[in-house]
Amino acid sequence: MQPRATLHDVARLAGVSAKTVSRVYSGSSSVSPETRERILEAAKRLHFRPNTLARNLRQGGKTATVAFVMGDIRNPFYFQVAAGIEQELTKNGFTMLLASTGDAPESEPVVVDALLRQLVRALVLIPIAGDQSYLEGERHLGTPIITVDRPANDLVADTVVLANRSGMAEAVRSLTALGHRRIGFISNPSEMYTLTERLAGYRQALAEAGVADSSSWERLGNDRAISPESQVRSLLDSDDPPTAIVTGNNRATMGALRELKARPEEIALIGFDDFELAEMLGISVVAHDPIELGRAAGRLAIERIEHHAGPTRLIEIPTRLVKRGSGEIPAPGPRAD
Amino acid sequence: MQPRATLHDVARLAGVSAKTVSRVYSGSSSVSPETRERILEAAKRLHFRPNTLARNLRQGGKTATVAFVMGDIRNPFYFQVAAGIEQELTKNGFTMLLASTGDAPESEPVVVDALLRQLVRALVLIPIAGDQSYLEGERHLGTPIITVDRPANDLVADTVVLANRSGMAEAVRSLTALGHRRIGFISNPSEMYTLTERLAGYRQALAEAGVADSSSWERLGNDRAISPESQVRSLLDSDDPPTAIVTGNNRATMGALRELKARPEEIALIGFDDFELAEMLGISVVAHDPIELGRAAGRLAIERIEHHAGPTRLIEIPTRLVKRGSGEIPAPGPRAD
DNA sequence: TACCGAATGTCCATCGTTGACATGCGGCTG
DNA sequence: CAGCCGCATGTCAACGATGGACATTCGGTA
Repeated sequence: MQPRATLHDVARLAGVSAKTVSRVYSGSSSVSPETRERILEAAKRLHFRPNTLARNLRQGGKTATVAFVMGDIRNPFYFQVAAGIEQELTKNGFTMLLASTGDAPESEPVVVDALLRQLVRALVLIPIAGDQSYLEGERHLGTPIITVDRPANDLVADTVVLANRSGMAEAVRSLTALGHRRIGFISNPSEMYTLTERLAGYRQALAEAGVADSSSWERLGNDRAISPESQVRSLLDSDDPPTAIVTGNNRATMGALRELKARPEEIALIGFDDFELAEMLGISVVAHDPIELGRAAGRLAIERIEHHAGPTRLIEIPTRLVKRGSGEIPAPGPRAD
Repeated sequence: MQPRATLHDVARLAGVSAKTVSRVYSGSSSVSPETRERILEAAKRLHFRPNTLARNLRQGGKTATVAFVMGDIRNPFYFQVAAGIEQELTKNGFTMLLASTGDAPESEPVVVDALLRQLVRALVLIPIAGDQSYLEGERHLGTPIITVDRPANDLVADTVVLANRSGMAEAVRSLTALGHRRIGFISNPSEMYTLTERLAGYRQALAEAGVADSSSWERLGNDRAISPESQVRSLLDSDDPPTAIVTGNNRATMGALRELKARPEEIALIGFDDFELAEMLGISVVAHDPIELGRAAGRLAIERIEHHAGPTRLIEIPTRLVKRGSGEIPAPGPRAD
């Protein structure tokens, strides 16, 4: 197994000095076309590839990699986000270092530290630990830090999130416009921030329609042992059952679907998060584009790498209410104004 | 903006030589407890983080990263694979560099080259270019190369694939056991290798049941302009319509579902690839575990990094026929033996 | 003729870390 | 007490590429 070819090997074979080879690869000053040709020829023969480690080291740790740290790696949402980030990075000549915390808050600093040792040029993070203040030092060293899907805690950082609140409010408003007042909110145990935002949007829209207290229709799924199905069941079997339901996320929608399918009632349903068969099944949803969320984060990272300046930014990715039928069932009976 | 602290800064503050600090971090030889304590104290105060670039350079390019190159980044299948790879890598102290070719064959060598310059310790690749012989040189330098989902062309490399052929054969056999003989095969334009394998499994199982020529029931989707829906339509509207259909991949299943839903005929259906709502909809499928596919690739990469030796390996990840109803509809009328 | 710019070379330093080797010192053995 | 051992630590060069400062050669031009 022969060792990897270096600049010097190429120089020797091409009969030039190492400096000239370096000039060809870094494009710093001019090299005559014939020499360049000869060098590239030699490089090809030796399978030469410039050593990025050495170059980056020499240039003071200016790598072309950006780290993305996400939670549970099996969550398709995060991967969509990753896809968006990767698209933007690649387009700009950066590559992505990917790591996951496995949804264990205590592993976040460890994983992040390992990546920062590689001198990534920016850090994109889906915060999972309760506190990101450990990144304060790195931020002072000039590494852009961008959180996605939710803001960081105890750290000043750019943030890209979905329009959770307004998206949910829009959905609920479309239901109140059809006469619904008793609207259930079902959620899975899920991320605090997005849940509270969506819940706030729900309450706000209900308040606008004159419903001040919705607590008896809220099923927030704080207990992991309770399935969304059973929450829908308890809601519909209660004394004052809702005529419509909104769900706080994908899995809650799936649960609600399963339960509603097994029941005679005609309940309006709008889910948060789109899914592949929603169209075929006629399910109305608050759709959003996770890839775009990632793209926005990627663009922001690159912008920050190129011009550090500027105040912290919060970007909201808009959602879209997609009406497919399930959310357009009017409230039964006389309008309960 | 102060510069990053180095070993020397820590050494100066702790009143020792840089080498001693290095020893603390690399754990190579012993340092007295008091000295170690003093050094860690100084390091913490300076927010010191060892520079991986320098370390790896010094150690002859032995990084702890593995590259994964995939095709279309929006394909959820690939991300599941990526998740599996990442799991195994992280467990073993490696991190993953992720890049996509955007399904453009000509960009594969470019993307791969960029990653190899970073001196990755292994390359996991979903081949998309027609020819991977350009990796021959790198292979000789000792970099393990592992292809996933399909074998490389013109390159000796370890490979991890699904049991496409036997999985499809099992599905078709379950249909022939129910009396079906006229079984349609629908595919989307998709990757050559997996398609031909699945098709071979289909033909083989039909042959076992005495059907020698199935070509009139095959719709291979070579033309991107033709939707799976219309293929199902043309199949069912033909002179000799099938009584059952198998699909070659997820998107073909979706198309078939849409079309079958709109028709009166009761056609048995088994899809290749599982999907979220398949259970609710009662769709039988040939299921497989993309995460496991990734894990196997990750494990193989690590094994190769640790002990290079050994002949090339081909690993097949088993599939599982999941019966949910749609594939258990018996053939109508008298058995058409 | 003298000067100019382009193309290339020489030489050395540098990025941050570590391997090879050296040093100093206290303790144990014969 | 000489001689040796091993621990804790230090010195120096090297990993591969590049930047700076400068020298050299050569053909062209004022």
